[in-house]
Amino acid sequence: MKYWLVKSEPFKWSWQMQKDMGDAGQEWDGVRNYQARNFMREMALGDRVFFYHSNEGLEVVGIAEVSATIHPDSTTDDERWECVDIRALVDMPVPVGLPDIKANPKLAEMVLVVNTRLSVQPVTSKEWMEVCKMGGLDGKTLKPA
DNA sequence: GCCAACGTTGGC
DNA sequence: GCCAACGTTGGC
Repeated sequence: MKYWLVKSEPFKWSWQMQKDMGDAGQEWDGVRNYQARNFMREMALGDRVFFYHSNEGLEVVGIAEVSATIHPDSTTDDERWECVDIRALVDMPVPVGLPDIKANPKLAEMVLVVNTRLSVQPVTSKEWMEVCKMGGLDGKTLKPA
């Protein structure tokens, strides 16, 4: 299983809206960046995804999983743009803020820190476990730790 | 609201 | 194929 992080501006698409979609999940559409799209092409069913609020909040607020692999983005006719579906799994008991992530030496190499403008990005398993721990979750079981 | 970083576009 | 101009993202 691989780990990822996706960003969304909460006033456009929030974690609450994502949760409201339930198990049906939701297309992660609107990505118009090749690097981000290429990462989505690598995603497999059941891969875990941090849901991060950008611009406002600046924190990891929950965990989702990939519920459909790569397919055309329904919001455009341009066949270059594809996306996956994700569905909400659990809230972060304690949202993990960007300042906390930056302050943690173990997370100094996170793409979130190193390449601020990439909206879909890989997360290493070590980073995954660490961020979950900071948020009060066991990174494997996703149960409160 | 500003601005740095970075990706894309288009002229040559 | 280079690079200047421009647009967008996202932290502050």
